[in-house]
Amino acid sequence: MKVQDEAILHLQIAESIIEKIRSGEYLESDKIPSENELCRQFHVNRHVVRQAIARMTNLGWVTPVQGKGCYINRIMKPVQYVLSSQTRFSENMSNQGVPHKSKLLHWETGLPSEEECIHLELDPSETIYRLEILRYVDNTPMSVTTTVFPKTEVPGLENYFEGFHSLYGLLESHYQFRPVRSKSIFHASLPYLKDAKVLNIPESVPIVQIESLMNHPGGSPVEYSVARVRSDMHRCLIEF
Amino acid sequence: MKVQDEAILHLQIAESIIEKIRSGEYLESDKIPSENELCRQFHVNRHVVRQAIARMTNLGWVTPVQGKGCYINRIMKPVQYVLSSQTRFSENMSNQGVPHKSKLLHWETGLPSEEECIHLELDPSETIYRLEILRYVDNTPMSVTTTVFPKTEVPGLENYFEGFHSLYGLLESHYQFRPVRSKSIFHASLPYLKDAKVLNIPESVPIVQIESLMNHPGGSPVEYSVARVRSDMHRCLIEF
DNA sequence: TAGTGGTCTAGACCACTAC
DNA sequence: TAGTGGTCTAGACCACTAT
Repeated sequence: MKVQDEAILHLQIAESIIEKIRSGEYLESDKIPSENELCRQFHVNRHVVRQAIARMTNLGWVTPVQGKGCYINRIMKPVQYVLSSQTRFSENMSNQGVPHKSKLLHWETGLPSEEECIHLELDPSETIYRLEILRYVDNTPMSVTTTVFPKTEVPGLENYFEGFHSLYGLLESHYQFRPVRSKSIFHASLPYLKDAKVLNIPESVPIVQIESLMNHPGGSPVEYSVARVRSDMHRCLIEF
Repeated sequence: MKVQDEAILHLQIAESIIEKIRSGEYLESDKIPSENELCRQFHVNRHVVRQAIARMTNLGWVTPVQGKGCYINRIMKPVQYVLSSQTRFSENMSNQGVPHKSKLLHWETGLPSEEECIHLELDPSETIYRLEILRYVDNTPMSVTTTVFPKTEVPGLENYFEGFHSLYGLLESHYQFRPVRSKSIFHASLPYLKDAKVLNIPESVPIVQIESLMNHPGGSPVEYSVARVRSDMHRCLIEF
C-alpha cells in the first residue's frame, strides 16, 4: 500500500478494504481476511488493523464475530420510514413489503417521570404503563422503544400481552382507538450500552432517537414514546 | 475503582470520569487529568485510558487537544430545529436567540449528478450551481451543506457571493423568491473524513444527514440540498 | 488443538503547546 | 525543555469456534 503523508494508517486500510468490498473482490456475506492475515498483508501491527476494522464496523460494512471471523454485511437499503400523523411501524413496513415483527421485552406499571408528566399532561401521582418493545426487520433487531400510557387510558393492558405482536393492533382491537402523532423530535447519538446490547450493535454505531407524542384523534395526549433506532437500517422521510 | 465482572475496563473508566463531570468534581470548561495521570489513578495502561477518552469524546463530553490536554465540553443544550415547509436556518436560530453565521466554503458550476437530476427534474446537460456552506452556531461549526440550484433559476449567482452571510436572504433580495420545503429525509451516520475535518469533530462522532427538496411556492423544484449536522448540537422537531 | 476476535500491558516516536 | 495528546509496534492472555 502506498503510504501517503498526512494520512492515517488505519483509515487508509479501512478505505482499502471497503474498496475491495465495493468492487466485489471480497464477496458480500463472506468474511474479510483474519486480523493476523491483514497484519501480514499491510505490514502493520494488529492494533492498527483492529482500528481499521472498528471504523468499518461503525460504518456498517462488517460485523466481527469472536472465534469465527469478520463478516461482510449484506448491503441493505435502509428502511424508509414515512413520518406523518398517521404513521405506525407495522403499516410502514408492510407498505414496503419488509418482513417485520415486534417483541415485548418488558412491561411495568409505576409513576411517570418528570419528562413523561409534561408530555402527557399528567399528575405525578397517576399510574402509568411503561413498555419496552423490540422491533425486528428481516429478523434483525432494528429498534427499541420505551412507550408510556396513562393507566386510565388502557386499563388492564397486561391482559392482552399474551402473543403480543403489534402495539397498535392491540390498542385498536381492545380499546378502539388509533393514536395520532402530534409531534416528533429527532436526535442522533451513540447508544447506551444497554440498548447497544439489545440491538446487537457495538456501542459506537450511531442510533437515531425518535421521541414522539401521540394523541387521541380528538386531541388529548395518550402515548409518549422514545425509540432508539439503528441508524444504518433506517431513514426517515417527511413530506410537506 | 471497583472492578466488576463482565464489565470492560475502558467503559468503566469512561463512566467514572463522566460521573465526575456530572457531579461537578471536574469543572465544566476545565480539563480532565492528563492521560498519564489517569493511567496512574486507575492503574491501567495508557491504551485503556485512551479508549475511555475516545468513548467520552464520541459521546460529546470532552475534546482532546494535542499538546494541551483534554477539555471538558461546555454542556450545551442542542439547538432545536423546527422543521416545517417554511423553515430556514437563520430564522430558526434567531427565534431561539442563538448567535449564528454562515460561510460559503466553495462554489462551482457544472453538471448535475444523477441524484440531483431526479430530485430537481433536470436534464443531465443543464448547468447547475453547487454551493458548500458551513454554518456556525455560537462560533462553533454546526453543519456543512451542499446545495444545488439549476443555473436558470439563479443566473449570475456568483455576483452576490461577496459578503455572503445568508443564502435565503440572498435569494430573497436578488431573485425575489422564497423556496419552500417539500420533503426532507433524515439519516444518522458517521461523517466522511472531509466533513469531520471541516466540522472539527473526530470521525466517530455521529452526524445527521438531512436531505431536502425545496420548491417554488408555486410547486416546481428549485433547490436540492444535503446537510451534514453535528448530532450533539442538534435536534429536530416536527409538528403535525 | 489451532485459529479467531476481545482486552490489556509496555514502550517507542512524533507533533504540538507551554515555559 | 517538559508535558500533552496522536500514532504505531510487540506481545500477552482470554473467550469462543471449528475440527
